[in-house]
Order: sequence, then structure tokens, then C-alpha cells
Amino acid sequence: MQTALASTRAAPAAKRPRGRPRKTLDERDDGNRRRALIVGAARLFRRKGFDGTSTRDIAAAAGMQSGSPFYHFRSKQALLFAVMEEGMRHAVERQSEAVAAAGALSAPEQLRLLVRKHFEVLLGPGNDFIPVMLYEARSLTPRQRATLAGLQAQYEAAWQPVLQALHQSGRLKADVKLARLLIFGALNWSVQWFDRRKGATLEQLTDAALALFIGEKQ
Amino acid sequence: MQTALASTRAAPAAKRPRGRPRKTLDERDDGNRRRALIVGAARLFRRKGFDGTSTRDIAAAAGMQSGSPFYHFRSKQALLFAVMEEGMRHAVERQSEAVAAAGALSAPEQLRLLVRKHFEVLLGPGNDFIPVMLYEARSLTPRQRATLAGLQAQYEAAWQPVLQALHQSGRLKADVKLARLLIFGALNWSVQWFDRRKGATLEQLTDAALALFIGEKQ
DNA sequence: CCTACCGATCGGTAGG
DNA sequence: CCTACCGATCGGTAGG
Repeated sequence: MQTALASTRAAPAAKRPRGRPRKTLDERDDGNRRRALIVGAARLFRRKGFDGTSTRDIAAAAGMQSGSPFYHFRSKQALLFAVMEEGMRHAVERQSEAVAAAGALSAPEQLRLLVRKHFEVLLGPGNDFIPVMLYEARSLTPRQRATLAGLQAQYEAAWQPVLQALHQSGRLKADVKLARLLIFGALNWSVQWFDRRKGATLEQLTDAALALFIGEKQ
Repeated sequence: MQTALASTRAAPAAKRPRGRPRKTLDERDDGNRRRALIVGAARLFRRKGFDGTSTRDIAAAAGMQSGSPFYHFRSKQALLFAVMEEGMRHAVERQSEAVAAAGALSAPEQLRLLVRKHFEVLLGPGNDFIPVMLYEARSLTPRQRATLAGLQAQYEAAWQPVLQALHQSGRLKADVKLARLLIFGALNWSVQWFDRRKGATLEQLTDAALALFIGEKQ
């Protein structure tokens, strides 16, 4: 039977089980816990809405006690913003990569690429961030909304020249600005009905969208 | 000075001030108060979401005390359902009228009519009911959702033959089922960005949508 | 990060 | 419909 005295005599290192590897800077619990909160919050915000989710729900999802999220985030709102900002940065990144990786493409091919990437970011596995951004923006402060609007403008900027070119070549008949808004609506609404487990694939979805918008698959 | 006795002697009609017209059954306060709750709730649910709106807010909007909404509705959820159901019944009605009033139309003309009516129901003045239905369905019971799904199916049924005809004549290239989902998305998303006071008119919006979907204005 | 807690607010109800 | 109220839950904090 170990006494309290014996316990204090043991070397500090002995308290850590030998089999457990030392963690590097990048996997420090600090970042991991913060990350766990963001991921859990995204899932809950999407399923139950911002106002329908309690910070206790979020804490539990990350295996914490009820007050602990506030060690990582100043407020529930700050956590919401973190979810949305990470979602938008990820979306802008994926879009940039895709555009950079593709060689010289025709305007219809460019549109196809943008639509395809948009569906991936929106409907890909584990992607709750963008849906939350699309449907919970009401709960942000004006300042936070403005920051996100900047990222959204950056994202939309890639579409403008493509739509412009399609309009000038006669493939896109509608007014360019209104067409962009209607197109984003058609794509974004898919988070309401698309089910990855059944029905169409992302490829078929992309085909249908291209056919609808410019009357051809590419 | 009128005594209590004199009062009981007077004919019942004398109790009501002469200047105030008798109310018909349809404008009884009962219905008016219930209606006021529905209208106020729709506005608040749309602006702040279902979970972000308190029943006290709703009561105040209708000029009532905090507990009074529960005299008219069993629960907050029942009030939400009433908003959505009324919105959908109105939408189905408006659509039926429009279809009935129009003579024999070509398929593109039929599509234009449906799109135009859809925008009116969605974006017309004082129309918070449908936006609430589109964005707060998560807060319904499965049973309520099923009832609404029936009305929605009724609404969508008018579109199916039109899209089918356009597909067969080659004007609509996309798969009909996916096209319908994408089209509703394009239209429904407009509640997020359309501003009646500036920018496009409903007519221009309809033009753009028709041009985008079938490459022509009619 | 946990413990223990606070003031505020919430949906809803009993009784009139 | 109002008054008065209840139990539950909420976002957030102090102190460790």
C-alpha cells in the first residue's frame, strides 16, 4: 500500500506512463482542445442552430466541463465566428488550389471546375462549417459579418470573369450579376436536400448544374 | 346617473356603444388576436429565428402579457407550425389562382408564370411566412414536418409537367428532378439577398431566372 | 482546464 | 386574456 509520503518521493517523470510518446508542439493539447471545440460546435450549430445549441452541449462534445469552452473562446459568438472563418478560409484555399492546378481551360470548363469545387466544399464529408456560415450569419456581430464578407468577396471574385466570358460568348443569357446570385442559390440550397448516401453523386450534380446554367455539360 | 338595476333593464344591444359597429363572426376579437400572434411571430421568427425569439417577444408584439399566447396556442412550436402552414396554404392558393386564370400557355410561358408567382410569394411585401418555413423547419416535430411536406408536394406538383415538357422539347437540358431542386434553390435563396427597396424588380428577377434556366425570357 | 456559482431568461401553467 | 409564479436552463465568471 503506497503512502502519501512515498508518492511525493517519486521522480516527476515517473508519473507519466512510459508507453506514451512525447507530444510535439503541433499536437499540443492546447491546439487540439480548441480544435475539438470548433469541430464539435460546427456539428451542433448545423444540426440544432446557434441559439438551439448550448455551450454545455459543445463542452460535452469536446469532453470538457461546462465552463471550459470559455477558457478557449471569449464567448459563444466568438466560437461561432471561428467556425465560419475557418470554413471560409478552407473554401478559398481549396478553390485557389483547384484553379492553380488546372491548365488553360475554356470558360465552360472553368465554370465546371468552380461548380464542382463548390459542391465538394459544401457537401463533402465532415463539412459542417460552410452550412453553418450560410445559415447562421444572423447571429454574428456586424464587425464579424464584415470580416466574413471580405472572405466571401474573395471567393466570389473567381467566378466573375468566368461568368462574364460566358455571357459575352452568348452561352449565358442572363444578366451576369443576377445570374451569379441565382447560381449560388441553386448550389447553396443543395445542403438542404443532398444526401451523400443515396441519390446523385457530386459528379451528376455538377452535370445537372452545368446543363441547367449553360445548356451543356462542359 | 345609471344604476345597476337600470342597466339590467336595458336591452342587451344598449350595452354596446352606438358608434361602434357590430362585428361579424369573421372579425371577432378571438380570430384577430390569434391572427396578430401569427403575424408577429412570423416577423420575429424570420428576423431572429425560432430559438432566438421568446414567447414574451411575440406576446409583446401582439400587445399581450407574457403568458397570453398560450391561451391561443398550446406551445411555441404550435405557433411556429401555424405560421408555416398558413404560409404554404397561401402559396398553394396563389399558385392555383394564377394557373387557373392563365389561358393556354406554351411551356416556357408556364415556367415564367410559376417563377413569377414564386418570387411574389417569397419576396412580396409582408411575406415572412414562407421564409420562416424555408429556414426554421428544423424546429418542427416530425409529424408537423410531414403535414407540411404534403403541402409542399402539392405546390411542386404544378412544376413537374412544365419541366418535363421543356426537357422533352430540348429547352431544358438537365435531368428534370435535379433541375427542379436546383431551380428551387436559385429562387429560394433570393430571400437572403433580395432587397425590394433597391436593385432589381421582381420582373427583372424573373427575366434573369428564365434566361438562366432555359436561355430565353419566355 | 475544473469547481462552484450567479443573475437572467425561458416556456409554460394555475387560477381567476 | 391577465397575474403571479415555477422549475429548468442558459451564457458566463471567479478562483484555483
